[in-house]
Amino acid sequence: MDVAAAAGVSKSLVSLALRGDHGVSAATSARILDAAERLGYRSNTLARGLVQGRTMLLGVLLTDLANPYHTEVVSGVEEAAEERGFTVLLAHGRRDRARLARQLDALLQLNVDGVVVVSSWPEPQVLAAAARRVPVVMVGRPETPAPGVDTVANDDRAGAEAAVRHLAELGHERIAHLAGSGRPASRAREAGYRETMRNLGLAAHTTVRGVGGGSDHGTDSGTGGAGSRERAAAELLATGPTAVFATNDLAALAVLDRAHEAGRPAPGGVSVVGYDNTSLAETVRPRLTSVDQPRLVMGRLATGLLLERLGGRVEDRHEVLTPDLVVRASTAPPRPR
Amino acid sequence: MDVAAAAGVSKSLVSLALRGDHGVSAATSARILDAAERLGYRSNTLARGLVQGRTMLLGVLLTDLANPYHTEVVSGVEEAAEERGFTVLLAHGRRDRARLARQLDALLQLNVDGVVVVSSWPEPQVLAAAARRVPVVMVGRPETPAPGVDTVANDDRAGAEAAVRHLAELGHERIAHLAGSGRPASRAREAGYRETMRNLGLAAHTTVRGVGGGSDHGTDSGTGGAGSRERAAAELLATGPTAVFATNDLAALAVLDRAHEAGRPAPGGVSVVGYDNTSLAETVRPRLTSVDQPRLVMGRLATGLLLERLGGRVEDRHEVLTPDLVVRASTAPPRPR
DNA sequence: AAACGAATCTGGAACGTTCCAGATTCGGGT
DNA sequence: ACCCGAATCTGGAACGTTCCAGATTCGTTT
Repeated sequence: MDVAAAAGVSKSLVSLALRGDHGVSAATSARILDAAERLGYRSNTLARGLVQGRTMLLGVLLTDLANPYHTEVVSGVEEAAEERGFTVLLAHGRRDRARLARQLDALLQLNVDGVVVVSSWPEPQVLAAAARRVPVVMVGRPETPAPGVDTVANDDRAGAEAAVRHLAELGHERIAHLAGSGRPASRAREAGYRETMRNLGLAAHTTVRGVGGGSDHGTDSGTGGAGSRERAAAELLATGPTAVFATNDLAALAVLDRAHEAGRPAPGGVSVVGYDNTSLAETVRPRLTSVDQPRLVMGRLATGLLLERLGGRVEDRHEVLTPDLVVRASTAPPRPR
Repeated sequence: MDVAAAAGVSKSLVSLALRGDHGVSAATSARILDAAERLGYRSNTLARGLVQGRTMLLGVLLTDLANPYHTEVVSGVEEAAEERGFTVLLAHGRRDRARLARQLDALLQLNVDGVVVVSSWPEPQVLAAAARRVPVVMVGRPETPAPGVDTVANDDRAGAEAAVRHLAELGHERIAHLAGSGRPASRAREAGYRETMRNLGLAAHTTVRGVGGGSDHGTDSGTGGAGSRERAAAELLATGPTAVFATNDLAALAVLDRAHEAGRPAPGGVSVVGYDNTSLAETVRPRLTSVDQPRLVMGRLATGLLLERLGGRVEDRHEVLTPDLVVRASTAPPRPR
């Protein structure tokens, strides 16, 4: 360590001084800090991690950088982590299981102190293996993926219920649902829709159309892509509903479009509610009423769970948060006949 | 190393075997790999980095995770990096200079072999300091920020020219420009607009309105936020243009909105061109004609420059790529009077 | 003046890997 | 039987830090 030489002290003392240990005299400390500054010295996380056994690094594994849903969760993770002195590193897996596993591996090899997985993609066994080495928290998956893995999720059934009740309170009865692929989240939303319709005595009006064949292991949410979504939206509108609850904002956008083309634009022609409250909801016209997951809070909570694990907790925890409905311009009372 | 014990060999041989060195007999190699597998062993990047002096890690510093412009560049960086066996780590600075500097520091302390900065935010002196330790490439900034830092940018003037020429070829003459804040990119686009108008003999029709006061160090692109953008768009439309070239897609969206409200919706009432070809361009109605930066290529190029530096290049390089115009539904010939 | 204790500093071990120089084994040519 | 070289394997040094046990200094108490 050349800083030690420059300041004329031992490397041990440099280490102490830079960490602000109070057992170093003020004069010496100043001399050391000055030398470090002059030499542009930065401590080496690698070496420190090696000897200390922990790195104060938190890894975040993402499937999809471009997904604004994910990025806000990341912000929550970051805020909470930084408050506790951790540094957050992101690894980007893309929509590719093998890559995802590789990136997770890379994080583990860096000896991160914990991993937050913002994605429902990784395979359970990969997660379980990771969880054997460091705490792992998964955000956004409604069921528990693997033993040893904590989860934070939003309550999809409650979100669906809020959407349907909002429409019912506006006076709608013929409320249809545009379902998603068979992934867990969309399944739960559909179940919530059906249940609420039943509870409101509207079971007779229950109408569902979905994109994709419902294959659980489809390549993407909305297998078949935009075309399939548009077709399903058109079909659904053909059944003559006065309101549609869509499984996500993209699906809601498809409904908005088809409704516009069919000459009954929202909200007068048909009311539309989306899910996830992505930036889309703000940019689309009319602005979209959408169910909002408390993403920032979910991220913070994930970090909290991670730190609890580091603190010694051993039993698994699964947190479920209730989403809020954000009412915008795409919903209104039904047009009187 | 317990794998060594389990396989009954020295730690050195384990190291060789795991790296696939051919000087290890097939039988022993199999025994070692088997033991490693059984024990769930992963090599420690920290220790390796310490002794080798390089980590095969590439750091990417981002200002804004939620910005789809940035994320596609990141994909390009990743693709190219992985082809060469590097692992990419992302650090997220947010729109905060201090945080950005801290995150950059964190990357450097991890001994990454190079850094790609996808942002025009970091202060030159911070970049210069980083560049003294490892290669640094900056993506998306039109001018060179600091000596020792390579850059990759799109040619904003050429992009503006393509947009204006497209409108002129459709038959427009009264082509106005909705300018951005005074950041370098928007200044270059405005300059390109003015120049092309002159070259086409349309100088007399040059009309510019901008958001924000033009303060270069504004807090954000579009200081004053959406409100200011809307107001500027309304003012611009009041001057009676038949076409508008907007400095980015968000600004274009504002024009689209105001035009709709003013009873002359695009493309019949007024033609609109945006810049950046964000996902907005695809979701908005009518779909937006927009100038597209070759983001994937820019990312790949950035990685290439980084590796060239690692290979020993010493002189700075500044690559400028020409953007493409993507024509969609928001532009059409002017309505005959 | 001796003894003590607090304050300040130091030297080497340790972390998990790679690298290097060399040790051991083995088959084959003389 | 002997030697040689190739193939295979080993032990310790090194990387840059922290940690620990102890060394040194110095003011204070007895």
